[in-house]
Amino acid sequence: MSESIDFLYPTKWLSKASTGERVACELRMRIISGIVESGAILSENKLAADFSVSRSPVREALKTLASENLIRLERMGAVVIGLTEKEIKEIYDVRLLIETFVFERLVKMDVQELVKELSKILEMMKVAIKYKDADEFSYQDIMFHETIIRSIHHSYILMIWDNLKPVMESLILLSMRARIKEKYDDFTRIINNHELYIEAIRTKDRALMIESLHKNFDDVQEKVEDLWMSQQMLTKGVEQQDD
Amino acid sequence: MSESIDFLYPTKWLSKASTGERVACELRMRIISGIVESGAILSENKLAADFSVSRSPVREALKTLASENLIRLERMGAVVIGLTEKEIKEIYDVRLLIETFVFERLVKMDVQELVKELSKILEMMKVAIKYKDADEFSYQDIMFHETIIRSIHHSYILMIWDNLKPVMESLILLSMRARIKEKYDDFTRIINNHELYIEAIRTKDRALMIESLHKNFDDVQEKVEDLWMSQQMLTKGVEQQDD
DNA sequence: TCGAGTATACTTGTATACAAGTATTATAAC
DNA sequence: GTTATAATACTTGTATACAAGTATACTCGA
Repeated sequence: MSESIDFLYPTKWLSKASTGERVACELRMRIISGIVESGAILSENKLAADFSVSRSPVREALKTLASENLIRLERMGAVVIGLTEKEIKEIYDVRLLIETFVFERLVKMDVQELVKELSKILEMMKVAIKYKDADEFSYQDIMFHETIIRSIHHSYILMIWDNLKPVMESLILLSMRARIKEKYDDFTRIINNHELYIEAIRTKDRALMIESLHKNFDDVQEKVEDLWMSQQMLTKGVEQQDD
Repeated sequence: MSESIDFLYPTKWLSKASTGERVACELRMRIISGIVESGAILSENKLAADFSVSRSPVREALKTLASENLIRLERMGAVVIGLTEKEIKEIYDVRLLIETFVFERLVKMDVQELVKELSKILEMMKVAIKYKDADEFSYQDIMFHETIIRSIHHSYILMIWDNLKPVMESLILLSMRARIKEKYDDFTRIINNHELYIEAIRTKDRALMIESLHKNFDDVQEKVEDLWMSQQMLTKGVEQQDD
């Protein structure tokens, strides 16, 4: 009956992951990509059957996804919330909030090591573009921001990031995959923005940092559009599922 | 052997809670109160035996506590992180961050209903003080801030609060219990701060809101000191546990 | 044809069983 | 006494079993 859907999450990122994490990552991708639609009701038994695992890792995954605000655990079944434009805007509200906070801490710190680290990541991003590796690019993009956030050693800001990260990761993955084939110069612009960000950190230039953040977020709207595009693509390529 | 420790978390708040939640709430209180010390290693089997439940709800509880940054899940055993003064400062960093964000949204909204709701909660707090009910007071205090945060309907800000709330709740519970017997006028000051907060929201007075927030956070230092006090009290009242 | 009540099938939450892996301890060899 | 190896006891992760509760659907009655 239901077609076997290809795995969306990069399997090589899951080498050390438990079954529960695998289910969470894959299910997250399916929700964010729109394969699993908002409002759908997920049953533990059904998911366990779909992924050919027991209910234990499925339960674990559902709890994770609930804490990421992607589903809502109810009496009977988990209701998919998914990401509408509203949610994506909200995510970027929070990113703006925490990255601004982080920057305020950074201006009081020695950022030499951080700048070096970020430059390394940036070069890796360039290599990823050169070889049109969207997944690797996404990984480094996430890593870039995580490195900045980690550098201030603030466990509760990091906690927020830890909750946001998986969703961001999926979002960026899907967006980059949709863009890497054609919109080549999008990536050079992203690189430029990140270079600006590094420069802002190095010179501790608040205004520049805000500017680069906003440029970064101006991309968001496009990212979102790309996401809807990729949702269209994906859902068109999949047969209507019977239940 | 190990003494049977009284339950710290109000049992009547757990009427509809699952076993997993009960374990999480109680364990959280024990960690924050200092009964379970930082650095301690928790084993699922041991906890299950202590609470006379199976490993399933214990696993669930540990995952919850890990997402709240109270423990760190490692290969063998969960390491207790707990709350030092550093963590508590960080928690209030985040509260300041999100409550400021919320206020910026509030100034663009109709706050009439909210103000009414907050006034009601404030009256309940007064009653709780009158009858020296520290638990009820704590509940309403938490509810006060949650009501404000919920009012802007921002799911990802709410997500941050949801992660912070249980820790805040435990912290406030312990602090209020330690203070309600003697430091009576502390509570009238808290009430005054909250009245100021409501007034700031009603008049959309940014400066007043910042002032009341800061007054609120000036109390933090005392709260923390009270927490250490109560940790002393509790640990002195408990025999050294053999392992 | 419509409504009430019961039976059935499916839901989650918890307990238990099992497997794979890790640390520790004891033992043996040098 | 020290080191290396092996055995043991404990760890987590996953699967399965069971119990309690809920929604659905069907049957019986009017």
